[in-house]
Amino acid sequence: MATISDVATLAGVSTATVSRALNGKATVDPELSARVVAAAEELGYRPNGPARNLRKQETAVLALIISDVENPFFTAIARGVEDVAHAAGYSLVLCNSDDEPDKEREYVDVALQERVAGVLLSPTGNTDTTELLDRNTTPVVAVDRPLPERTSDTVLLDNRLAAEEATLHLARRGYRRIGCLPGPSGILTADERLAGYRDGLRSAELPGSTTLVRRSRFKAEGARQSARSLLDRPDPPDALLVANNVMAVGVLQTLADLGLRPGRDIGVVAFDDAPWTTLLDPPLTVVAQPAYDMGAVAAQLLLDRLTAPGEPPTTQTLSAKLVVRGSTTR
Amino acid sequence: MATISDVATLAGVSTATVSRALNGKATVDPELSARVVAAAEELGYRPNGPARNLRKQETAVLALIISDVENPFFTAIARGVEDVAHAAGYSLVLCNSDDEPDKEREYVDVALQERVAGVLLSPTGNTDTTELLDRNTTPVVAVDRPLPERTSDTVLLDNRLAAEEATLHLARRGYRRIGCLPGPSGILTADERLAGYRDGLRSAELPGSTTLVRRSRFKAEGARQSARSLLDRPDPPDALLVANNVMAVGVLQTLADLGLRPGRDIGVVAFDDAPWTTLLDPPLTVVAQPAYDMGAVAAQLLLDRLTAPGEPPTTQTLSAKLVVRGSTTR
DNA sequence: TTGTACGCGTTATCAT
DNA sequence: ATGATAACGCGTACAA
Repeated sequence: MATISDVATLAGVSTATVSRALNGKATVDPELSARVVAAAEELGYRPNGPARNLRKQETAVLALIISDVENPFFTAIARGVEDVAHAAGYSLVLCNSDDEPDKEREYVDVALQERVAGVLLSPTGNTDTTELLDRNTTPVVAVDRPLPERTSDTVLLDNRLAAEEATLHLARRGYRRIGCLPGPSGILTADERLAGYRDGLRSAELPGSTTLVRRSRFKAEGARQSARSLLDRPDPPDALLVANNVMAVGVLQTLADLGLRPGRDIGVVAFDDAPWTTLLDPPLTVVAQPAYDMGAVAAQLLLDRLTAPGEPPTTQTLSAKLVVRGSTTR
Repeated sequence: MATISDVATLAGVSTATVSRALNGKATVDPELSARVVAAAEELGYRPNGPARNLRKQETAVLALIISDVENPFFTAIARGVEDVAHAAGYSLVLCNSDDEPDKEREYVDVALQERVAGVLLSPTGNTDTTELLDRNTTPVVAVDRPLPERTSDTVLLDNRLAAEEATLHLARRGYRRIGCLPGPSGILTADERLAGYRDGLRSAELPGSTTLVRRSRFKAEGARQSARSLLDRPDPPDALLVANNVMAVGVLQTLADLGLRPGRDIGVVAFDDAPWTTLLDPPLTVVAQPAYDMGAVAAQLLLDRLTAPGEPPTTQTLSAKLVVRGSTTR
């Protein structure tokens, strides 16, 4: 592949002039500049990124490490991040940690080694990752969940309040035995949603009971098992609060298998307003998270940090919106 | 951030020894090696990627440029690619071209500049991209669609056959006026699906008619408009073949708006077996693409190319599977 | 086995 | 305005 000195030779100038011409630096003689551009074009010259990054000690690349590329919530975040990053001249690379602490650590490691300008992360809770980040000065923004044992710029959702609202909504609709599938313990969004669920039960003066809670991974399969185990009880729940849209798929499949119709037979609220939720009969009541905005805000926070490294970290908490549909109407 | 010479100084050895010890090269005195490792750990040393890549003239990073991160089909491809890449010691970075030729070109440019080991791409059809790739030796694998005007390793699906089968299925189920929403013209998958649809009509001895075809982007909104425009006709179709799952959402919403029940009132087949398609009532008949496998095969093709650069490019064509469900049962 | 020294391709500094 | 050259951090050929 052609290098800068190939271009220089062809254009009959020095490498310094090529660099200046191609980067629009200083004042370069228009004629020379034209020669350089022509030569670069002819050779298909493309600056060597590693060399440039090495020399400049910086890159225009941001890394976003999300826990599930197949979850529309996270891909919507990615869109938000990308739009903002792109507008500011940064490229975004996406990595999928699959909610596995090891993979997360690995990708953070790669990002750090490649000296990306900044990292956006929806942490699994791996303290190794935190430690890794602590030892470096690369700016980090946590999205959706905070970093464990570390302050950083953070974009969160008020999960607790959202879960409480959803639970209260179910109670107001007359459901009395409300179950909850909050997701895995140890992940803050899951724990918060569980706490909010309990708040809601308390406010509604409904009896809380751990027998109505089943924890699992944020996957369809886990949710299927949890739902099945709840509904097979002698005293099954008459409503379910489900922690995300991937789990919702599992739950709804289980309900269908059991011949239970959402709304009439069992109230259902799930987090995330996926496009398909309106297609169901009845359509699904959801807690809509402003995923795109969360991504956009996170990216902006990171960009701000890059230009003003001194400032103290901030946490922005966005609000969800309950979208009431048929699955909570008897 | 600590450099290799910082480590060398702390361990009381030369940088060469540090390099050798950390990379497990040659034979290094165990005691020295231990000192090096300890020093590296103490300093939180992390090799400088750009410097290493510059020196080695290679990276262990693959780039996957897909046209829609919010489409489960492409994210499933990404999973397939990632699993294979990861197992071979490569990291994967994901870029979202949003089916915009300019963005695609830009990301290819970035990937080339960063000297990634290889590129996987679901091309928009941008010939600028092809030209860019042609001028470089970086291995490329096209996924889902071929590169325009260029041979390369390619992983395709037999879209034409799949569309024909789907159309024939509709015909056998008694639908007579079958419409088609194949996606944008100029994108091969769309054109092939349209061709297969016409094949199917011919085989079934049904009259083909361009008035039953509406082209749009691979988006829900485009599909909504297309569906509406078809169904508002005095002689509307009694069945629809829809080119992907994102468009299917738009179509199904439109049917619901019009009070049309899939299966009974109008047959519906869509490409892509998204998780939610079984939740509908009636569940959706789909053309299931082996997306994960397509990604895995593509990654393997790329890895093979990296180890054996000389070989002629190959094209692998996988087959789709028609999954019959209620939306094609009257 | 270990250390010295060079070069990867680029940008920035310093003369000219 | 332009050119020569040093330096970024690393790996490796060569010398010891």
